[in-house]
Amino acid sequence: MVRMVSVCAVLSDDELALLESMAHPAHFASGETLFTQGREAHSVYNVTAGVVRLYKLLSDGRRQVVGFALPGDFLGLAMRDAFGFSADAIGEVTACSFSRAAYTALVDAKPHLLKRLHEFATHELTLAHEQMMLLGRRSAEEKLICFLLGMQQRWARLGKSSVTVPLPMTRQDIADFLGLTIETVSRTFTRLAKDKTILIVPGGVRLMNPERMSAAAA
Amino acid sequence: MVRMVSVCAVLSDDELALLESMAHPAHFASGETLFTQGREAHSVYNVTAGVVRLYKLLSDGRRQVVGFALPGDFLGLAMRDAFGFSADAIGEVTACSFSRAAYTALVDAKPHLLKRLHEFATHELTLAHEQMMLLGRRSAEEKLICFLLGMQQRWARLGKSSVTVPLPMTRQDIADFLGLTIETVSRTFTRLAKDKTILIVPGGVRLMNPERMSAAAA
DNA sequence: CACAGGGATTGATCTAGATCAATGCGCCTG
DNA sequence: CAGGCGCATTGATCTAGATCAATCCCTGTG
Repeated sequence: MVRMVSVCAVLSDDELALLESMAHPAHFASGETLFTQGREAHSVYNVTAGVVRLYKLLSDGRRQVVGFALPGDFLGLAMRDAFGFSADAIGEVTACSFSRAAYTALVDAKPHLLKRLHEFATHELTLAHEQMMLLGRRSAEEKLICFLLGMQQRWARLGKSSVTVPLPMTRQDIADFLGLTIETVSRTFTRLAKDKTILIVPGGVRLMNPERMSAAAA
Repeated sequence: MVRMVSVCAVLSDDELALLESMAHPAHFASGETLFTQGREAHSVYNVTAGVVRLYKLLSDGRRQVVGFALPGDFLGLAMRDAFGFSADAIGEVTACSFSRAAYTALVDAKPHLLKRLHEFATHELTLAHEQMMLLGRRSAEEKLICFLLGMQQRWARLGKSSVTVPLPMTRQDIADFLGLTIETVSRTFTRLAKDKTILIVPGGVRLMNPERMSAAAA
């Protein structure tokens, strides 16, 4: 149970043991689907390794990526009867899955766990509001800079290299997250690289001038 | 206590009485500020009459409206130490305010209330994801249509006229909600009116062809 | 090692929506 | 009732980013 720490720090040892007994470890190959928007929500997930793309589709195929789940992240908070978005693996992913019924029962029985989940949900909501600001009012360059800074912080919080930011998702994924096209994302990357603001490396990016980037994101 | 029903249907009579004793009824004139982004979060609010504009500002003045609170809506869910956005009255507003300390204590003591609030928060999160799709991937006309249909549904749920949709906010507010300029909003309104899709009336809009609108929003 | 296929980049051109600029239209207020 | 102020509409023009169209560059594979 690698990274349940975040949600479960409030649980006692026996409660944790109970939770662990409920968890089904699951493995997903690159590109495999964890769950699909609109389908009945049978399970909730806690990502333990890898990165998951969360997205919504319009009937004509337009896609909006609503987030990227990193190790430790919890999927299924905003779950009612059906999943509100789809999720699939970017590279290899491992996750703990819990049946929805067991999850609901546990939450009902453990108010302090519920409180923790509520804190998570309100934090997600704050992030969603920031993403609205980004999508509605920022330029392409600002969008990309905010994205890179955000990813750096999230990886840093997980103890991963904070000089080089891993970007396992495709340019198309980034474009669909930022409300841009793949071409605009690519051009903006190269412009930032020419500026010496970033250095593009295989599998990610190195931030050469975080101060300037933070100033642009202000 | 006009519309606490939504949050408080789960409370017993004496719990409700306790809650009521904690509430400070507050009145706000048109344009008055309920709270400001970044300031310490002293209170939470439940809107009882009127409409509240919720928005974030960038240092250079760009604004993103993250939502409009209608009667019955709860403000302060996504509250950590500081408010994540600003809120001010569109027209006259009345609200119940609760001190944060009292609110926190009550929530800690009443798990079923917490559960209800968590459901609210996850619903808000789902709406936020839909707004991301709208901001990132929809055209100006689709944005406006989705906005009008959404407002109609919300007013309908409050028992207000569902043929004519009240729009107490300014065109600028709508533009800042949809990630557009005021001119584009205005032009799109007139185009829809020429289409006979809507009829612009003082203080709002009448939807003349909801089927066509729903099809466009699909 | 050729070569195929899935990203990514780069260039040329187009356009939805932004920006700039009047004008209109209530609705107060002196 | 004249003037002014705060929205809203309308028109002309501009541009950031989309779209269309080649390459390019890995990386895996026969």
